[in-house]
Amino acid sequence: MARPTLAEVARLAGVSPSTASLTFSGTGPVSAATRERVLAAAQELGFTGPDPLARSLRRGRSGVIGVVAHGELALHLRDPVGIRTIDGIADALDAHDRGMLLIRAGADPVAHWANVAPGVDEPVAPGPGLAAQAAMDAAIFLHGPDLDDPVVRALVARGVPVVLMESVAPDVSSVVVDDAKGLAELARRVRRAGHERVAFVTLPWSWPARPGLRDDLEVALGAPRWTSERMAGLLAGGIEPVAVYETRGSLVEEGFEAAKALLALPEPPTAIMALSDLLAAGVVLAAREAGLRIPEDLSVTGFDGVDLPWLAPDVLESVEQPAVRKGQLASELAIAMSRGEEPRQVVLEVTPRPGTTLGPAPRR
Amino acid sequence: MARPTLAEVARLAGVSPSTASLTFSGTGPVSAATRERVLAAAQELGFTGPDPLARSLRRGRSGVIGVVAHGELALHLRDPVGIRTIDGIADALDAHDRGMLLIRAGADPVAHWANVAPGVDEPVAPGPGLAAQAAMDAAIFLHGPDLDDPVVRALVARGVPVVLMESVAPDVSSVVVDDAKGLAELARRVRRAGHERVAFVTLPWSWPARPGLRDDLEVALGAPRWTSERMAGLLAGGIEPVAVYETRGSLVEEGFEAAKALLALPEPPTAIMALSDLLAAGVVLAAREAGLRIPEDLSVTGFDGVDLPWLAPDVLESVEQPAVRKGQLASELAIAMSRGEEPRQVVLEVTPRPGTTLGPAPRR
DNA sequence: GGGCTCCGTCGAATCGTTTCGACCCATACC
DNA sequence: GGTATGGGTCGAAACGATTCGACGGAGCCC
Repeated sequence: MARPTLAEVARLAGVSPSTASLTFSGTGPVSAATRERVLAAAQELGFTGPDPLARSLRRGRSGVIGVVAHGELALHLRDPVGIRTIDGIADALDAHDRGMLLIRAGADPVAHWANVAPGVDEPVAPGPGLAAQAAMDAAIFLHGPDLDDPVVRALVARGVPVVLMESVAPDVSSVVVDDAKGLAELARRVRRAGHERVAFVTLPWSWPARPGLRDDLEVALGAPRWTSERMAGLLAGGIEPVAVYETRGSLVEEGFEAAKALLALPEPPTAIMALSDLLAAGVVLAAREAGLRIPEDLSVTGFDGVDLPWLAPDVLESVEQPAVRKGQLASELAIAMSRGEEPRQVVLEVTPRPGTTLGPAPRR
Repeated sequence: MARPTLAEVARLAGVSPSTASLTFSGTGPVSAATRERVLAAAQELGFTGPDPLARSLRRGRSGVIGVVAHGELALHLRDPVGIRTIDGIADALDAHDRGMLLIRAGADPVAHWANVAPGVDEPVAPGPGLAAQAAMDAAIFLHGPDLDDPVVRALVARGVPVVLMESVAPDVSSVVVDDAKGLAELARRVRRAGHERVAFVTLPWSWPARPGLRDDLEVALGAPRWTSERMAGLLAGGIEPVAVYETRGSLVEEGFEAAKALLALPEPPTAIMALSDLLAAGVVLAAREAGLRIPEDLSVTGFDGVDLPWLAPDVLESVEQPAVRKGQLASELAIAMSRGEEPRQVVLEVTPRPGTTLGPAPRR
């Protein structure tokens, strides 16, 4: 048997559909007696509330906010920072009774960036797919695409308000973290500790990533924001790296490999600054394996400020990224825009997270 | 200016709304010339496709599958097995062009279980909240609630088909993993290696969890499925534990603490079997810290089969849980039910995952 | 040339609510 | 007693599409 409708309930209760509707939506005045009768009728018919689909159509909004993850959803979910961001998004959406529609878009942001880079002229251009189909009142992009991104474009064309993270553009809201500032500060701390031979372990800056020692720093500075910004911050902090290692991504194993390569240099660095905590953790593990004491023989810094209990007894010297706050803010911006408010840009600050892995430079 | 509607497009193209609709939905025959004209009109008006809300209402389905996480979403996302399950769900949903609506339900499954346990008679009963409001064609529950769960009940009442994981009930689909069988097999391997003093490190079995050594095993066997099943498996494998440590949850730190306690016993075990890989990893770290060689001095086993690169050079002797497959299956069951198919129950098998942490029992 | 088939197009009904203005009646006030 | 006031209820018009049966016309076969 079919689900009963509001109209049937109204009929059984002997009221008009309008009144029945008012009873359920809570808007408008309904006498207690009437409400009673309507609810009783609903109970009898097994009516559990107005059909969300019909309500959405009439109201013109679905109560759902899209959250778009480029590339592998897995990547975002495995990244501790990504998880905390999603937590934050979920928190704020919950608080406003909004649903969270998780969407995987085909394009990998790095791949996309590679496409617009000189020398590559055949964009992959995966179809916007679900993103263009599903009903949503606004969309949050988890990581850094710009207005050129096909999915972003599709949504904008549909008139769906968009919130970008780590990327700014006209007519959309965005929330970015001032990575550069935080890393500049961290770099200054490292310099103050007397380190002169400092190496970087970076996130990928080319596509496909070419893991290994690199010496074309200027390319990195043209890389996607999340790499170039952080690199620029380090340089702004006054550090001239003696070596730079590009990794495939923010993974412990990658940090491990990077450190092995860096420590095998003829003149190994006394400090290694990694662009993420996971990478830094890999560096620490590699250093331990090489029998180095931290921070007496080697200092290591990270970025993100995530909890890595399994790295005990070491705690990474790092920079705390306000990931949860970032997610909450994104949600709030999205909801605001879905109500017709104007787009806004918000910049968040990072804070130092002192650890045990930074010490004075060893005397050679 | 308002978004154009299909009707306006039709008018501009000089066709009826029905024809315009056919053009976009791809159903039914439309001549090439007509299609052309409609698309041109759409282009001109900036019409990007039929309104999803209206389409959903008419069609009677939203194209969205709800994925319900009890308790902290964070918990599921931080658990490597949970992530892989979600990956699997997303894979299959994508393949069928279904959206994934992530929902946090208030009730913690452990809390809920505690509520129905004897001695507690005041259920927390958090409102079904969003779960009862949002439009979805079916719902997947990530972890083990039964039909008594208020959220499950709300959805069933609404007529939304439900898929349960690690829990079976009439009239709903479910996919469960035969944990017990896998652990029994693992236990047999441990016995064959000659271990006679074996300790267990378990997931929580009470609420609130009382971390520490416990000796009331019979209570654990009445615990929620994901604890009791696994425990029962171990016992079925023929192991009589010399000690049992209950933890607060599947976390590295908890395994670490557990191992410290177990290794401090007057007669420490020669093998520790943990009910999850993360717990087992904590055990390994603690053993290392205590200067024990693995597996020469202590054997350790886990459960789940997740990748823990940072545990290198050790690889846990474990049992591989088909987490991704489980997720895919759940999606497929959900989609099938949303099409009106009957509920089904599926049982998945685990497979052994050999590692480096199980060796012959040391001769005392 | 007539009848039959099939393709392409159209009208009209429908999906289940919400919302807006109108309306009625009782109470309050002068 | 008559007129404002206002709470409670109702009718009817959207919201924007899909779908089903009907219909006209062109091609085909005998």
